[in-house]
Amino acid sequence: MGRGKIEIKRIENSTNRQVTYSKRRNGIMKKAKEITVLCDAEVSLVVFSSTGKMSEYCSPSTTHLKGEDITSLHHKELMPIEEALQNGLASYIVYNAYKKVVPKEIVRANAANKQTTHAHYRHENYVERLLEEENKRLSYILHQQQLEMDGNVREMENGSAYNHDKGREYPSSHIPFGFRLQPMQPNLHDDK
Amino acid sequence: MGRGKIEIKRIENSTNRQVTYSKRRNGIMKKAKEITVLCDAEVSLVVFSSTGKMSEYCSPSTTHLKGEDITSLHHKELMPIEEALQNGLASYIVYNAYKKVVPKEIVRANAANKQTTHAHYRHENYVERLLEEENKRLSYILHQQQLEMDGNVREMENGSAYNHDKGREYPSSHIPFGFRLQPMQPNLHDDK
DNA sequence: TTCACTATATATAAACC
DNA sequence: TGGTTTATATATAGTGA
Repeated sequence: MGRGKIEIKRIENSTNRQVTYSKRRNGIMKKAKEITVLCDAEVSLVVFSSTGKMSEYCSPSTTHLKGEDITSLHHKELMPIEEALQNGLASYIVYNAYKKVVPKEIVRANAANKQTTHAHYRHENYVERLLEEENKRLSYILHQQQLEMDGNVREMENGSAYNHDKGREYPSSHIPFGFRLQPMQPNLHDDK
Repeated sequence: MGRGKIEIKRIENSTNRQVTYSKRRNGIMKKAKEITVLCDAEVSLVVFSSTGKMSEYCSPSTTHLKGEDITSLHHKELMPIEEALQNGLASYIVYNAYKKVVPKEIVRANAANKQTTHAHYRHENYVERLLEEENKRLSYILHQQQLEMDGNVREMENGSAYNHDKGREYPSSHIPFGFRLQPMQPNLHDDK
């Protein structure tokens, strides 16, 4: 599309690459805006230059959410989000967040020549993991407390109030039903 | 770019709009791939037609994550993600997920003619809300347990084992330091 | 929807500032 | 990097199948 034809392969000259990037980024952004307007489409476009600079375009929303909080949506409308979050879509999306926020220098310093397709599928569990960590933390506190509680009870029974024995397992049968831990999988549906 | 020049405004003829959408979607996808290759850039592109059909392009990852789990990243590299998650970027991203997963018919049925820019900023707290709910649930269990524990202790002290008084506040000074609840904000940094 | 066919509008490579 | 300019390569509107 210019004075000469170019092959679609990495532009080795770094200056040229940057210049071309700039021009084409503007071009693609313009196209994104145009298709949005012409075709009543919705577009989300995020581009990173090889130096790590981000540009993005997100088409204006055309939903009924104007002036409202998402929390005012009917449950029916939120379910797909929640299901998606539970089914790992969130992690794909967090991967995109990752691309947005991790300074490119760090990533590229490690990139060398490794080229990978679909590496992001590896990240599928990331959100779940983060939530799991938080759950673990709370669970730990709960567990400690259960030990403490059990300790107190036994101490009371034994008449010795301060001989805490935190090392042993707490038999699950001793935990009142209401206090049992939920499975580790975060349950985003509950307690609405 | 064709036989005639067109204004950049919504194409009213529905068939034309669809045809133009198809062509331009292909065009923009091609451009996305080209800039990826030519300029060593990273691109994430999601497009919805006005009928709700989604197309997307995501450039192959060129990071060191090949064959590795994101959990193997150094903490230094994960921090920006975690900060972003805490700072509400996640919710912007969940908004994009929302656009991906909510059946367009539902959204459009409600859309009427309301046009909104930046409605998605309203969604900023959605992820935080979900996490908060989960925390609340766990916190509730903790609280109940603290009551139970306190009850047991007092019951032991009083010699009456089954007179649970769950209604009153648990004085925070009674809670051993290690068992105090963390603030409601999910702490995604801890316990790595 | 998708395919093909052009004529034309646009994007952009190369060049220089 | 960001603006020019200009020649050329591409994208695509309009049309028909």
